Amino acid sequence: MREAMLALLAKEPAHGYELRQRLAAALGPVGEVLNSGQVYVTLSRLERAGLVRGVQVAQSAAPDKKVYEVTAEGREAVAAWLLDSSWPKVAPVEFHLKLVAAAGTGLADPVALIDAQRRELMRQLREVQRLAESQPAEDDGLLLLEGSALRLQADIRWLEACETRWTGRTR
Amino acid sequence: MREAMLALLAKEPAHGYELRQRLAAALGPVGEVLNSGQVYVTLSRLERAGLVRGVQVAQSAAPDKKVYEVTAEGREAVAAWLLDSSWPKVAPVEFHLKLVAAAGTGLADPVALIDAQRRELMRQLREVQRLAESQPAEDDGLLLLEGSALRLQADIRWLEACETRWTGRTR
DNA sequence: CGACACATGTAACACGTTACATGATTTG
DNA sequence: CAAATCATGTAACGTGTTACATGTGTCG
Repeated sequence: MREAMLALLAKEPAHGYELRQRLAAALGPVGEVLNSGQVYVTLSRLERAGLVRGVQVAQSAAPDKKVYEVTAEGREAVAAWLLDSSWPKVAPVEFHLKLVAAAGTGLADPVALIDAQRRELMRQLREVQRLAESQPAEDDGLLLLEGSALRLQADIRWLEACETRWTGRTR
Repeated sequence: MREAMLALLAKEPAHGYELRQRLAAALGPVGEVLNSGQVYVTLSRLERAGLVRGVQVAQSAAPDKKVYEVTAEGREAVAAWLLDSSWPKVAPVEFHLKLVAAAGTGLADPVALIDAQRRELMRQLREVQRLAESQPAEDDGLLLLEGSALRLQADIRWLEACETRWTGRTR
């Protein structure tokens, strides 16, 4: 969030509301989660960090708005972010721990968990594919939906592997 | 972390250090990131929330240890966690925003970013596969490594899709 | 004696989430 | 006039990260 907002401001200064819209546009259907409060919180934190500068702009026929622009330091931070090719750890740790916990505590049946989870992922996959169809083909959001779909498919295949491993050894 | 620790305690009470080891054992090579301080922080937060109860145990030939056990409320929380089949949003949002930002600001070339990212993911994939080979076949950690590998492969395929989309339209 | 495993914590900070709070303008 | 959209924020909270701080027991 932080770096992404900074990067959008590096392209062009904006006020909070506008920034939120640009972010939503860049993300497409995936970006509908965005919380409005978070934008302003993040902007003030960025300002405190000296990466952006906010300028109050009076408007005659509307309430005032506050336009933010990146500082030189902020621009450096964006460049550094772009060059950083680290990738967040992607192991499905949480679900794996659920399986271990289910088997260990007897509070649930691991295989039942796997089945329920697969149903949920299939549902999500269908949802993503539905959104992809109703999306303009040249849109950036489409690419992101494709990324979601590929990951969901990978996770579903992983659940298959889990099932063969956990079937038969339910204690 | 929070729920996972709680679930492990539901299986069997433990003190912080031991819990950390059990967590590491359940995760295998993936779990090597675990921060020791976090365990104690989380335990005290769980206690404050009334989900676990800590009992000081004096040891003759060693420093005291503090054993935690789940409360009834804690056990309910574990059961609820196991039944919850929500799945964290999996879209590769951050990298997508980097591409948009790179193209928008001119601070980097999108296609170069994709290439660098793919090299990094291939490196991670090789690393995961190397770890999988040196892992006992019946180990739980192996399954988790497989999950990582599948996701990494999905991400690499997504990067291919990104490349065909972004090639040629570098402004 | 030194290194390593055992064992426990705290303080400060960063980030995201939720919920609350406020008000103007436009449009049906 | 009511509802949607424009527009901005704050307060409290939960969680994770980093870094620091402090020992004891054992084994080579």
